[in-house]
Amino acid sequence: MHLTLSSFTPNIVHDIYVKNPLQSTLGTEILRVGNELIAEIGFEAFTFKKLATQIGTTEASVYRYFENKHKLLLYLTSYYWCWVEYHILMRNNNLLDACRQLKNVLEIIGRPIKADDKNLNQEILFYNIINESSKSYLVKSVDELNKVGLYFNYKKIVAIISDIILKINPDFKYVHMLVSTVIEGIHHQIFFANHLPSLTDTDTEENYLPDFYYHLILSTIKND
Amino acid sequence: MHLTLSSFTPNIVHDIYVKNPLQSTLGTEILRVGNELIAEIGFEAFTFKKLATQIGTTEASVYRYFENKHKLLLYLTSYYWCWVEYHILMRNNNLLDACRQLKNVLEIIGRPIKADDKNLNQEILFYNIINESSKSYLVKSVDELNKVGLYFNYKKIVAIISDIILKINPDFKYVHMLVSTVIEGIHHQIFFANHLPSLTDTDTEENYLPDFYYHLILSTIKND
DNA sequence: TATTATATGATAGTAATACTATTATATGCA
DNA sequence: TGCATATAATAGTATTACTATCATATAATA
Repeated sequence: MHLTLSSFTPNIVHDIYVKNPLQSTLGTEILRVGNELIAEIGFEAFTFKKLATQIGTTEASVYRYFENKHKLLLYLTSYYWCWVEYHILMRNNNLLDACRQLKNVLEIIGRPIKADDKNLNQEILFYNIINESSKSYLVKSVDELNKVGLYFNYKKIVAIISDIILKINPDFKYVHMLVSTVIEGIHHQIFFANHLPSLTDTDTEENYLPDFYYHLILSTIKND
Repeated sequence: MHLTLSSFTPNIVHDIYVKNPLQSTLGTEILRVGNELIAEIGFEAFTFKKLATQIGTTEASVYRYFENKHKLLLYLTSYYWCWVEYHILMRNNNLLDACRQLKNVLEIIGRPIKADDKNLNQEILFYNIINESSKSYLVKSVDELNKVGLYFNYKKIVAIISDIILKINPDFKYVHMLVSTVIEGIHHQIFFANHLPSLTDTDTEENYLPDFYYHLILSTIKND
């Protein structure tokens, strides 16, 4: 299902950027080419110098949008979680069955966002989420960044999914733990399937990942 | 329970290091101080220059042991997984009950290795595993490194735990997926509890993490 | 229309990083 | 005694991760 997206604007906290990249041509180029270049050479080898050269601008200009490459990564991951949230709301709107809602969520998280986004290539963004997004919080500055709300979009997704699960079993005590385990799990399994296959069980079925985690969640929250 | 450790020697594949750090005083200093310094300033800010200065040696000498800091991180994580393997074998030796074996494993993974290791401070090593170990595989070179066996020790742990679970239910199809989800899950939850508490459910019970994942595994593999 | 604010470009510079190379010295073993 | 090996001392290079300054172009505003 494709959506018309004129309505989508990501809700990203200001402290992530110096200057809003979505309000200028150069800004959107930084996002678009940044996304591609990180995917191509990896976050460690990625530099603002290389990015500037590819865009045809200068390093100094890139620094006017983002303090450093880590903040750009944070922006990209936040942008991704905004899309996830948007899709969850779209697909679960008017749905009463919480189990169906949960299934939808797992499918959304398990593959690239299906949308014609004018700013970012969503296939590439998903690739970066799998490969690089953990690095957005596995840093010494995590507490400082968290204090000013830079992980807001991720935390919101965990809250939304937790609420769905609590509709299935309101008494389950460890929802947040379960949800963050599953989100990280899905993304990690995709990485393992591609690179360290003995850590997973690749399967020909299209939907095996969402199905596996759906089963895992339902079994875990069941009272017995 | 403390063990006498004269018997422990890590089984780490040669390609991780240039020169075996356990065969010289400088080598063990690199491991010991490297472990501490990574924990102190974080892997991104950590450099061989700083490490050399703290040890009182030169950058060039550190490079004789490890090609780069990423290989040192890989060494430290492999060292950790060797200890985990050793402890699993010790504690599960002569145990027939697979459920009891599984519980032991989850407890071992959920806290620092309890051992007087003469080379590395295990509390600090565990801290680094939580905060940095994902970075040992989330790199562009993962396939290349995997080809020469640099993830051997991690993969072996997943295989060992998978075998235990298969003793409980030999028909379960997704053991490796479940096991790597749980291992990553436990370590991530510790990180979240410390830094992003809304992504987890901290609890006063001492053993809530291993208990939660024990329940999760048992529920998931149950036939119904 | 003139004024001014804002965005970008062009250029330069600096301290630190991630190495490599060379030469000298010390220690251990045959 | 000679030889191999390990480390120290020193130097050097390209790249990274920024910061600063000044010029120019464009847009908004008075």
